[in-house]
Amino acid sequence: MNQKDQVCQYKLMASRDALEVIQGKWRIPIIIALTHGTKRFGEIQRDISDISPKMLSQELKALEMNKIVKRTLHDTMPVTTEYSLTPLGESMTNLLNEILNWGIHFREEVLKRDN
Amino acid sequence: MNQKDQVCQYKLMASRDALEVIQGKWRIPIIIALTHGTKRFGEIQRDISDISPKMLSQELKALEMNKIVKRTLHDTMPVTTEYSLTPLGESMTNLLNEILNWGIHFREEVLKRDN
DNA sequence: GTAACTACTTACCCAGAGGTAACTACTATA
DNA sequence: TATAGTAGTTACCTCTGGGTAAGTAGTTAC
Repeated sequence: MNQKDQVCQYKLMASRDALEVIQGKWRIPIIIALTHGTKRFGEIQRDISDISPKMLSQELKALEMNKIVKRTLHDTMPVTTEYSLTPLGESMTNLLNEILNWGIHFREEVLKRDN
Repeated sequence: MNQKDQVCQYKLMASRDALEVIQGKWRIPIIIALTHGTKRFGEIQRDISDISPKMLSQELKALEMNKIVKRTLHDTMPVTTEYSLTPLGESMTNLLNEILNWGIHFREEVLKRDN
């Protein structure tokens, strides 16, 4: 295996680590919603209008386990729950921006072609 | 809907466009393999050692349809096929780099925590 | 008392993502 | 003649991501 191949293997490994965390239909949208500040369950659900409570609950738990999202219970009446990004979650800012930029670029390219 | 919400909705839309293209276990790895230059079917399969020919064939077709990858047939004996990135595929460089950077960062954070 | 809002959980179902194995068709080499 | 390498295709199976619908438990407002 030459050096170029080794670099490629290293990159493939790193991409798998990242993909494991961001894989799925809802995780990136949830993280994006939380970059706009701390939010409650219902607020995220309203932002991402077509997510079901089941999926939101499930994906928030997974993100919490990966230390991307922090869940805070407030001892108010009634009890409220707040979700926010951890420092690790906030470290995804550049990644999220590139996803957005490329998404916009891709849409423009597709429209150009179709007209 | 206030301005902050509108920005959030726009971002969510853009992320969905991008996610539709990069979703799945194999697409990002395939694109990464091709950033190291034009490759043949068997070469990609050797780089990504645990992909089956079925999945590689299927995902290459999808990427070709989205104009991320170009397929070139060479009229040699025997016939060889080469895959390379299109300009649109090459425009993913920044996105791929951020995925890699964050993947490395994430792995470091996880290791820190586990020790 | 009843409706509505908070934040979920549980049960059930299905399409499709992905895996495995075998097969095709052609060429080159021993 | 047979084995190996080129580039896939096809059939079949399994598992799980995600959807739907309904239920839970507490509080507040009418």
